[in-house]
Amino acid sequence: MEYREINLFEGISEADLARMITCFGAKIKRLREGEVVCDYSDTGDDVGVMLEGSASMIRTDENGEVAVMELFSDGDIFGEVLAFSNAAGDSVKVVAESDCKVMFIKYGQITKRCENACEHHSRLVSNMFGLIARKTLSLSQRIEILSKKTTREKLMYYFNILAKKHGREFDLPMSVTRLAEYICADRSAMTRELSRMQADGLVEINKKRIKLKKTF
Amino acid sequence: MEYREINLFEGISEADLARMITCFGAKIKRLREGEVVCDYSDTGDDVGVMLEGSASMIRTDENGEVAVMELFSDGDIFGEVLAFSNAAGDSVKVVAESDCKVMFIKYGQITKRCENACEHHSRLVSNMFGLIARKTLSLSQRIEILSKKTTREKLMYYFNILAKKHGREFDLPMSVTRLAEYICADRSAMTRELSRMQADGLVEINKKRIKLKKTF
DNA sequence: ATAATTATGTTGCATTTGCAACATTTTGAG
DNA sequence: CTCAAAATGTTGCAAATGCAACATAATTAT
Repeated sequence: MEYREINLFEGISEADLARMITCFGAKIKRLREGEVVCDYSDTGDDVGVMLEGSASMIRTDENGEVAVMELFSDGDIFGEVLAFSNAAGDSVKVVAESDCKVMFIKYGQITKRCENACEHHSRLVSNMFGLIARKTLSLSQRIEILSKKTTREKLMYYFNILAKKHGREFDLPMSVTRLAEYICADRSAMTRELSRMQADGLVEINKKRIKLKKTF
Repeated sequence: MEYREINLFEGISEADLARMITCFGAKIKRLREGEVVCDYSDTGDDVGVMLEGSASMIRTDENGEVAVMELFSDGDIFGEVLAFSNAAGDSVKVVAESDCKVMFIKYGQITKRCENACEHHSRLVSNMFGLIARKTLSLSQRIEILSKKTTREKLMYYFNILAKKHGREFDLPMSVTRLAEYICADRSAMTRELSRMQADGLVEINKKRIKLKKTF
């Protein structure tokens, strides 16, 4: 079962779109690479949807340590309501990785009823449900990976998810450095483990090309 | 900002409820403690909502190892679409922890338009959006915790989330054993770390009562 | 083209952690 | 109440991992 290809505006005509956007109180912003899409120290309860381009959610703690928390591309949905509880009070921002287009909707507008009983309203909410369901799935997936005890298990589990999608041989969808961040492992320790896995005949690695020798 | 108290049926009268449930193709099941709520080897794309009671999602791998993946109680939403990709092909089931009442809705019914243009339909979707947003938040939160490198950091981050909600002194909302599962640490190693943290004057622990001596 | 920046790969070492094997306490069922 | 089962606490030890300090390759900017 595949739930990709979810389009936020599916089933909504171009003509209705403008009207709907007003009714929803939605705002569309265009941002250049490097610009701050939103800053969680001052945003209210806006929900953002990436329409074009990509962005990353970045935390900076009191020591100036920087960490990439999440990456967003087409169709990804984000917002304070969906994010986390910033228990440490760190600075958290979403920064454009490339030029991009983002739609912002007030969270309250989604859950509250449209006074105009606008039919597109409900359509958009349905579509947004699809987007957030996809996000939930990818978050659950990452938790599954992080819940493995060893780096090897984390990698194998992740590789198996990719293999399920693309077959036994596939390309990593991110850089090695990002992969280490994704599985929350030290980059050098992860590289070491990758070498061992290759030595043990579990995988064959060639740059970003991964060939799984054993699936479970 | 607090988004608790989300009720799936908020804004829907008792009278409309029955009609709506038909229109939605929703099914309400009652289960006794220990019964299987659903089995991911045969469920389709149903989305479940816990109306009463609690349940846990349990994975059993080929070695018979059992792991609790998620816990659900009132208002929690779950389903294969929202769950993970079972890359290892393990057996995954949701089991009732207590007698409970669960509503199942076909995923397709949520994202597809209601032919009857039933107004409650959109209301329910909005409400479900609230439920899934809450789930997303708690998943993000757990990822934040799991992304910390040491057990101490994981615990401190989690304690700070709790402190933000309940103040510097609070009770753990789960048993120590469950806490270890939640942060994906070995129980005995976690207990050892808790002792050290107490020795280092970071916290005071008394059964489930935690008193944070230092917040960050 | 060249320099600068970023990504990648390797290794020693100290720390953290999982694991196993216990003792002890608490809880729950009958 | 009594007993069994589950939860909790402790410790030694081996394995896994983070960290630092590198070298080298690849990419990007000027």
